[in-house]
Amino acid sequence: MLDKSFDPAAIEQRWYQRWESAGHFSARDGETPAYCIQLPPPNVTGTLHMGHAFQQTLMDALIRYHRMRGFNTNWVVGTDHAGIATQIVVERQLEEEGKSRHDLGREKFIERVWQWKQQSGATITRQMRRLGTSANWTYADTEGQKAGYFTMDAAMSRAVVEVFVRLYEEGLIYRGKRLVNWDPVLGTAVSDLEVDTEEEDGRIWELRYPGEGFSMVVATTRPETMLGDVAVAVHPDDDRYRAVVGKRVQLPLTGRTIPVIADEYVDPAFGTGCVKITPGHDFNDYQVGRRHQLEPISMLRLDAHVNDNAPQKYRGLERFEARRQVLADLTAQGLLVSDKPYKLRVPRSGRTGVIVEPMLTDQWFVKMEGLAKPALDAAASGELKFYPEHWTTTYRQWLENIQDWCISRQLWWGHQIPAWYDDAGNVYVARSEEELKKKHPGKAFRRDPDVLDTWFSSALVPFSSLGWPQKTKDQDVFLPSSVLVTGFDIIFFWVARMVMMSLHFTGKLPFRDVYINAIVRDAEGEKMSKSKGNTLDPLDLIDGITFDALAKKSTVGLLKAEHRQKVQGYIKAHFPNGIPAFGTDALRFTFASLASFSRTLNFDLGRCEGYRNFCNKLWNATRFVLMNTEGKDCALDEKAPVELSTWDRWIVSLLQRTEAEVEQAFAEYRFDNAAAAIYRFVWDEYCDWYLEIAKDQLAKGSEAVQRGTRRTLVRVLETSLRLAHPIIPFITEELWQSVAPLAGKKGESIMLAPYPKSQPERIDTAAEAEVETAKAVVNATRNLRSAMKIPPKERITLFLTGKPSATTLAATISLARSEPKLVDELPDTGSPVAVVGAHRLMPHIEIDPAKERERLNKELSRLTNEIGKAKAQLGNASFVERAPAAVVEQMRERVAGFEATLAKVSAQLQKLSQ
RNA sequence: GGGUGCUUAGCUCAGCGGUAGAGCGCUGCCCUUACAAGGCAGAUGUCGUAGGUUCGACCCCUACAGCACCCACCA
Repeated sequence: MLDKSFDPAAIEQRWYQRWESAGHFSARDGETPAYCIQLPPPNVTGTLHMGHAFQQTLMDALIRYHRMRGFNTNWVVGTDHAGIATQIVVERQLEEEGKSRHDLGREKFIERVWQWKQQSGATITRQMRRLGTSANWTYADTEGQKAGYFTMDAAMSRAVVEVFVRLYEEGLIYRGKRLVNWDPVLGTAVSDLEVDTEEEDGRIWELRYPGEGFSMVVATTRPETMLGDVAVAVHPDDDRYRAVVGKRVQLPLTGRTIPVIADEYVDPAFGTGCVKITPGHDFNDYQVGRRHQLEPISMLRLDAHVNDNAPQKYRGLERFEARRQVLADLTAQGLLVSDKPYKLRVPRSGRTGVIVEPMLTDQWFVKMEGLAKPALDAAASGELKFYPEHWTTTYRQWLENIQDWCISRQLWWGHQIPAWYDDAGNVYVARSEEELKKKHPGKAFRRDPDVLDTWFSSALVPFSSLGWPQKTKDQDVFLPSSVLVTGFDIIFFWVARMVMMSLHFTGKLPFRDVYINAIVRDAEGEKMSKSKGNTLDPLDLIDGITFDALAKKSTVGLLKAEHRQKVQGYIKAHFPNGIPAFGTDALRFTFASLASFSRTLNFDLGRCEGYRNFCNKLWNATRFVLMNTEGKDCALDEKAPVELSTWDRWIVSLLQRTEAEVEQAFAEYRFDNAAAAIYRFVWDEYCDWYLEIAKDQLAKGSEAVQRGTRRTLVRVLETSLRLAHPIIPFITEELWQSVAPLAGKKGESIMLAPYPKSQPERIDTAAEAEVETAKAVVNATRNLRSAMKIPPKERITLFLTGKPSATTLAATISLARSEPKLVDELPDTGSPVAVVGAHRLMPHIEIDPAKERERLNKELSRLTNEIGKAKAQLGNASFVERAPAAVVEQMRERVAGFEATLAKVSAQLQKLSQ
């Protein structure tokens, strides 16, 4: 006997362990078609947030769905070493001990990071298991931790080196001194994508550079960089400055003179039309400098302090300190023309938030243009498909304007670049130092200290996880994978680069479909952020959390008192009683229900509660079915006589329709539609109607009818459980274990049972129509009862015209608590009347004629209104002429139906008035 | 500057060239042995604005407004 209400905590852990230890998550060799998903590998240092939970719910639903449909499913998972992010975490730990990574040295530091990785890496995979993810944990699991691959393990690293070497040999990787975005705090280059430019309030200054008999006024938001100026530029067509182009001006504070040059880049309408040119610290100026063969001057050290290229006075000053000094000195010399507030775009490092400095440094780059072309073609030809489709535009536009990718990072944690230098500074790229020494015996080499951008190894995951560069059978079977489920924020970082790398090295796409999932926001549509306190931990939704614990947890690590206060306020307002335990299934169903093609997903606790209730409904429906079928004859013996009522055939018919809806929804990645179809079928039809009528059939039916009812009860329920399993795996498994045997199904686990397939031949339109009428009569009766304030328990006599079917009668008796009396004409009393198709019904009850007239008049005016609208359309000659015949016919039937009802209603009204 | 998405019930969102929908919330009545995490009944909308196409527009087209996001080198 099941408990009265379902308790997720009691079942979830148990089932997950059984599934995993039984090996149900592994791929199955065989003839079946393959279905493969590559998990976006989470960072080792991270914890599961709502975005992960959402994504993984969708992936797991897809995997379970296809596994049940007989596909050879392989959900390849792993974790990412997340270079910068992880290094920062460990550096912060050291900081607390009063140390820096330099105190440890590179080797010891990396050891320390590995230690940290071992202990924290398991966190996210443990959380994933709580979500029920049926991932192939032991696949590509070189470390034996049942956590899939790790992007820095030996197998994955081999692929990274191989790709680097091959790209180098093909001339697609080069090293060079370029202006790159530099994070002065981390002391590393970062890629364009890792820089966020935000509009901020700043100032703009105008500086005067004196020349012989003239002077130039330039505008700048970064006056300190004037120490690195190499020219002043004007537009070639600007008449104001035509005469001075080619002359030189004094660069204040430096004792240098710089030329006035003409370049199209300058907008003569902006400011004075003169631009200072600082090729060492500005990307535009860098281009201008190249065009005019002007040598860039770096005036900052890598830590963003002024270097020795500047006058003595400024050396060693931090960049903003230098700014103040420069401005003060210019003011003193009368060369500061103006100083105004100004909105400017400030480039900040995505990791540290510090202002990024364009810095001239030696870096490694990948030439992207040639790689991008095939990636563009794949999307254009439709071989690679985005869902929702509009993301193709984003993908395409980025690839069309792609820049070379700076892949070197001046960090310690990551794949060290497989490049060496000899004493003369020549570069050698090789698979290993041994290989290099064999080729060049006796030579001494020094390895390049830089590591690769994390995304370099991520880009290879679709094939490196399958064993590349070795030839493996899995690459034939699982590449391309079926679908990538990921967020739009990494279309450039990851999706596009995987496509390019896969096509280049394997000739295959990494995946056929890309499903871009919505971004999870809070219920009001606000971005989730720690400082607002509106983040949710998926595990808190699953296990529940008290107000106190939540408040404490949300403020830990918040340094500012104002933030703490804000967070406390938010939690008090939104979670005054903490969060109840909804369980994994409810959370998953919520995610699925909210997964439409919209760009954001506003996570609403109310919805989650509603779907928890749905789980409870399913639980209790099963409880009811078991109570009525266990130990009883459910017609497992096919020879026993079985009689199926219209209601029985109807629910089976609807089940076929639901199965078809769900199949289509999965095919279109419309998880919301799949969830809604299941919800409606289980709750609105099976529970609200079929179970209720089944009670009647079990109480009053013949032996054959009872047997048919029990058979229908268990079979439809058993099928519904399988239908819902991909979304709510735990509760369906738990219930299925009891229900399946009654339905004659055997199997170790529901997750291995076949997925329900719609059988169109079992759609019974006649039964559906008959039940529609029965429902309408019941609804109308209930409506009258309620309007007339008849106590719910009171049985009433109900006069019915139009020879109702047995289906209708049974429903009226049991679901509307009525004793139908079949008549040709309703008796001549003042009782209220409702009209349903061919039937008129009238509860036998004394009423207030005035109130009843009011009710009938309301109905009359509604009908008149509808008839008016419909007739107006039919009166339109061009409608009748040009609209499809079926539509016109439908409209005529509509009018006829309304008019018949109207006639009956007004007759009744007339009677009342006598 | 270029691009994308959104605007439908109090809230969060589906939707479709032919009768405006769901969940939550709200109102009323019910603890009826599957389920009060429930049952039954009910109220609520100039479908952002203005044009156009069409027999017919919430839906298609154009413009505009508001909101959100992405990309981009204006000092």
